[in-house]
Amino acid sequence: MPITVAIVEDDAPLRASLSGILQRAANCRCVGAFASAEDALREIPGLSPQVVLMDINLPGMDGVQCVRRLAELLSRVQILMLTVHDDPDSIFESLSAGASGYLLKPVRAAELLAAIKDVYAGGAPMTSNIARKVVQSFKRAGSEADDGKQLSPRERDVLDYLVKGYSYKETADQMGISYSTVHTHIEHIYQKLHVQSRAQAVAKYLRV
Amino acid sequence: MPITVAIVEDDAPLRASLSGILQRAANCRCVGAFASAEDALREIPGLSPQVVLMDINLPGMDGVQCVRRLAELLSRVQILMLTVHDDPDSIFESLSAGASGYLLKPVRAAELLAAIKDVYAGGAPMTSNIARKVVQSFKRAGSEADDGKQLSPRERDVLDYLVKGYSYKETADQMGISYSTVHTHIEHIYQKLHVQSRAQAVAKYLRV
DNA sequence: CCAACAATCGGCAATACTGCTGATGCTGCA
DNA sequence: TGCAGCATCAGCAGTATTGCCGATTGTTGG
Repeated sequence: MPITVAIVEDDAPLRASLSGILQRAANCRCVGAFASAEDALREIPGLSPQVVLMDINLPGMDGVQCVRRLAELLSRVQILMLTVHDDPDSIFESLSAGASGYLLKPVRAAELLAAIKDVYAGGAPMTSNIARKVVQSFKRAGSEADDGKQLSPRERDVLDYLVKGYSYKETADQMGISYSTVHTHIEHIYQKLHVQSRAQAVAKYLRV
Repeated sequence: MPITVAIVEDDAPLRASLSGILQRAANCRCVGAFASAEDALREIPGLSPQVVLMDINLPGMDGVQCVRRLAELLSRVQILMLTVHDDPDSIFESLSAGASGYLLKPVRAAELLAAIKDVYAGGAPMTSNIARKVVQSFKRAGSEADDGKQLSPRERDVLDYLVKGYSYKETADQMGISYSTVHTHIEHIYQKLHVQSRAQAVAKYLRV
């Protein structure tokens, strides 16, 4: 059974081209192609395609908002962004809105069809460069900046265990040091972070 | 010029096997293989490889912390996780710590070599399933706390105070209820979140 | 060499927390 | 009406934490 696909793309030649690619493919069927987010939101719920190809630059409502709405209306739909924007913000917002894949135009026919199959199968197709940007956004999210810097390496290790919910004893076992040493490190951590309990330290470390 | 690679993997047969794969490849050179994070941290800075293959399950310090240290010491190193853990927490922590790729064991030789080339070239190699989990973590970041949903409104209030670092007594005073009631609420929170301490509860609440 | 710091270890007392046993009153729902 | 869940309260025993007093061993920089 072919995968049903809908297209949201305002550029008419490109829309036709994408539609053509899908129609020439054996395992895909294009069930609709729309030039605006408004048209897409009105028609797509009735078509309930399995995959939607979405542009970001659209007249009126943009593609990211359209993704957000579609994801609410159709919980099972897989959305594949197809756009020229490769900035981290566009990528981040699209994925947060509910898209599962992200391709850059221009895209080769074979690549597009492979990505449709992949996203339908539960993957998250994207190019190497996009994937790296996604991964880098994690580093920003996980970095602790100033507060962590003033701690010694060993103190940061101990704090890592506290954050994971380990007790003094468990931390001592994991690190191969004595309970007393863990105790001392934690005292110093509290002094440096100006806190009085594990919960406060964890909260401070995981960003307020 | 071949890509220089170091391996951190406690299982000796696997370590040898990985090393063998690298040695048979024309464009890679294995410059070191270590059985523990501690060994790796001591030796790798002197070797300054371009890529590190890192296991998560290690005796003593785990692979995630090792990644964090290595990323601090060698800013240009590309780290590729090679592990059996495909849970979102392991993936998230690894990428936050500074890894750029994530492969699951067992891995085919060709796949490993392609991933090394990819990560060195600035990509973020990972399997389809891993990529989807990464993308899904964005969706969670955008929406709010599924884990919090199962808590009653009053329990969420209490948890909010715990997250701010308040003690039982302080929370009771702030909420205008007794210490005992706070105690009871917290017991229920622990049961629902499957944790055994404030630190774990705070970590779970903040990280989801 | 000295000072400062990191990392290691120990004891003790005062709290704080956790897990367990209760209990009451209220709501909403079948 | 009865049951389930929420919110409130209390006591007790055991464990964990925190704060403060020590200490030794290295390393690093001036």
